[in-house]
Amino acid sequence: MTETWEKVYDPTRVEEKWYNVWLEKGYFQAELGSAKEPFSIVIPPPNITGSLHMGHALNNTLQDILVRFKRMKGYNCLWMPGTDHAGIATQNVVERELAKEGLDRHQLGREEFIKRIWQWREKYGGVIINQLKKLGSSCDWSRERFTMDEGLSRAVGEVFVQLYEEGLIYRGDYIINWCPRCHTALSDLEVDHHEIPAHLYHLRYPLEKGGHCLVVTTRPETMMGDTAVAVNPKDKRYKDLIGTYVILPVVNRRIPIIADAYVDLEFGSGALKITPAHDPYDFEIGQRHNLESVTVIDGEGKMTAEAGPYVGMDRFQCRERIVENFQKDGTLVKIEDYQHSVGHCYRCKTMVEPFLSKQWFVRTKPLAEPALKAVQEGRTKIIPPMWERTYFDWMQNIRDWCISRQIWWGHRIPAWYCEECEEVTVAREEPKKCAHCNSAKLRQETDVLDTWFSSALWPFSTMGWPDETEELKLFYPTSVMVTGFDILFFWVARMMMMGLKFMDAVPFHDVYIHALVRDMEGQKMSKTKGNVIDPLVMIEQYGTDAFRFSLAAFAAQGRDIRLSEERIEGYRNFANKIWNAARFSAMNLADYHDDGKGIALAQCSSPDKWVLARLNRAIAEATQALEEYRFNEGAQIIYHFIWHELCDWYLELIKPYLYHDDKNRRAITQKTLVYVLDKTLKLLHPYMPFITEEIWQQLPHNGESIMIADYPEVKPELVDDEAARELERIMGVITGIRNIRGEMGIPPLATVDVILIAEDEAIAATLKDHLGFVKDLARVNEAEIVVQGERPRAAATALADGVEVFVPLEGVIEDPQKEQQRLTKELTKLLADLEFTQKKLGNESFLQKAPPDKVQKERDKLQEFSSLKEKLEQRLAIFKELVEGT
RNA sequence: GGGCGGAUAGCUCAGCUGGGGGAGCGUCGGCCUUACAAGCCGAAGGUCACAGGUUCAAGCCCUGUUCCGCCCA
Repeated sequence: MTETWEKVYDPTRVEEKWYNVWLEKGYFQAELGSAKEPFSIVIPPPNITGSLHMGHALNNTLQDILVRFKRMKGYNCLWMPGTDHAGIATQNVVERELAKEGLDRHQLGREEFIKRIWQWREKYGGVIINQLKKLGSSCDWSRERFTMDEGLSRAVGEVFVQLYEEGLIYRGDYIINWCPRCHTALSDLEVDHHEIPAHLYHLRYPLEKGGHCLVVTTRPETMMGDTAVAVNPKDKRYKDLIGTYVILPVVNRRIPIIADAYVDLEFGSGALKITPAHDPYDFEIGQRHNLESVTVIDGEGKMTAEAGPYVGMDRFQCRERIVENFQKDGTLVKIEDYQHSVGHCYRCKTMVEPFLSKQWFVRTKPLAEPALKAVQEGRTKIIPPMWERTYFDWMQNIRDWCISRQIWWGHRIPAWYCEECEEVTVAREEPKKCAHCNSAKLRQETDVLDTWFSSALWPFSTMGWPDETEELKLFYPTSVMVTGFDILFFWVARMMMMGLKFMDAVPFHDVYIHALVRDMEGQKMSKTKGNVIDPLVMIEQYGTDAFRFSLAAFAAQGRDIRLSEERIEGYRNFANKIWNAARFSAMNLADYHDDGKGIALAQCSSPDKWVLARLNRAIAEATQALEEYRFNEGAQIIYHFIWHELCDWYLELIKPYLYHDDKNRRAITQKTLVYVLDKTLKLLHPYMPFITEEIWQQLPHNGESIMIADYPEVKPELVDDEAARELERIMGVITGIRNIRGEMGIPPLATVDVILIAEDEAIAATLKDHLGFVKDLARVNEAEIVVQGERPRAAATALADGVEVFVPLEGVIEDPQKEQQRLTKELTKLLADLEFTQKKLGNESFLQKAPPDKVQKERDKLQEFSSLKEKLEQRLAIFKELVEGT
């Protein structure tokens, strides 16, 4: 205790210090040979291009709270950290860098470009990891993984080959979502749909046999790729046209009019132009009717030669031009305003182009079934359960997963094409010759895998799979996955599928889905909106502990979080409050020495007994809250205990014992104080790791760090509820006097005299025993305690449990009217209560049907209220006289 | 179109299995009382969105309506 206690807690001073100590001591590391029960979490790997945002902060704070809690509870904890290579995002970042040098990746070539990305990763990829450390995350950094590491890449290859061999991966020509800017295919999940204002164009297609047919479209620029016009078979208007042909304008192609039930009779003209190469539904219709596919837009979003005169034009420019031209030649009949949902690339926001191309897919149905069953059977529990339904819906309607990406950064697909027989060879290692014709002329697939393909293996690939490692044996399945609902499908669902497929066990027992952090207007935070609150700024301004505590306090299940800086400031104040409570304690513990014996409750003072009872309740409730992932409740319970019980009452009550009572009393008080602080700090440690360690180290303690100390447990032998209730009676008296003082405007420094009339001898005795507290905390000079005595006339009144409190007016209160008002207010409240209870007890059905204990409770209340009412009315009568007398 | 969530104090939100609605911030009044003014003491403030229903009893359960948000198609 040589350190000085500043008046105001300074977080920056201690945070780095303790984090380094923890690291050096190896406290974060999981043990392999341990007999302790394992607890494991794999981190949702942040993307290497990322920097810490509120989502990460919340996600990792919650994980750290759980891990620290479990570690203190005696579990062998593994919190596996790492990062994700984020194919498209990372490639985009490095390409932008190249662009600044006037280069593009094609000039560098694939190998050089990938080298550049690795260099970039060396330099910047660790940024977010360091930010996680600033948050206090107790990950086992010695095991940090990266999705492109050799080990993880081996897992990716293994999974790919196995799935391919089982026919669960296939390659084929399908229409996929294409981002013309990122120049790659995207999975369905990687497309964000936004409603945008657009137009419906009514086009007149000439019929071969003469006349016209009206088709309606939002995308006239694709018309050169039309290979049919479809109508609903039930549509009487077009009955006769089915089987005839139209002559497509611009390119003068002869295309059939076909019947397909997909066509909506009500929509537009009821005739739909079919462009199989540029619309997913049209593609399906095309397959059903064996239609040709004509690609008119290329991978750059530019018109192909098939577009005739529009070749080379950008797709949007083409739309304008074609509309202009059609307006002139009369092909365009009408333009209507129309609102519809259009897909955009989730990485770069470019409008996605449905694009027909050869891609690799995972056949998901056989994988989804076990994943669905695992949750239905409760082998994996989703918390809060409302997300289960979303999970079920998605799993039941799952579509095949496009896993190939036309970029360079990522796991290159382990497939080789034979230059001679054109067949595909899929292998774990680069094959020397074609598996089909033995030719040595092989070239590897240039596409890479979707980043989420490797993320899906994260729970076991990080633990060394496909090797049978000690880690897997010990820590798989993991205990819980903590993540936001936005990646429930992207990631959680796929981990479930892959985990069950390759480990034959669910990847995690629990999935805790937390909220999204929004700004105060409820908007999702985004850089473009400029409404981001930077977690690092918050940490700098308010300290990591206050920030973490805020996130936990906000993390109510099933709700979004609207972060307010005022709240963070409030919890900064809370940290300071704790600091000062500790400071006060330290000032009074200079001569403390631990006698090694536990607390003997019989020797304890009533404040000691009271605080021990409250502490144990807090321990029970806070523990339960964390067990059930109710972080906000845990935070709330601890906050309330520390501020409003420990600080507001206990520390105030024990001051006399610490300042000027006998040595023995002082020693017992010190022991209780040390005990309570120790348990309280431990209870708080998972939420506020730094300040708790700092204080704990400066106060008397056993052990080398709070983070590896035992988590508090309820000690029934330290709970005396009877004693606690007695003290609460005294608190009621103190509050009553304070209330009179406050309402009567008695200056805080002025003392008052009081008369306390106890209901019986026992209460009178309690009052006598605790009179010192009343005098100190309510600023009382003289106190008279009587049993059932004469009530003074000119005095303000407060009613506590079994005690009537009187504060004589003379010299203190000038205006009896004030007291009359105060009593009237009290009486009004009481009368409402009384009426409510009377009504309830007057209800025959209530008496008959309600459980007896509830009825009894009401009867007790009626008694209490009636007696209070009587007392208040008597007082009021006196004041009426006094007021009228003046 | 299908699904999910929300509507509670001026603001932001708690409220677990139905038994007289809480917190933080803000507001008002009084205090630099030797741990803390990032503090202390006291107070005010709510037809729990609306309309029905179940129940002895509904913020909580059921039905419908309105508004807001999200996901999927």
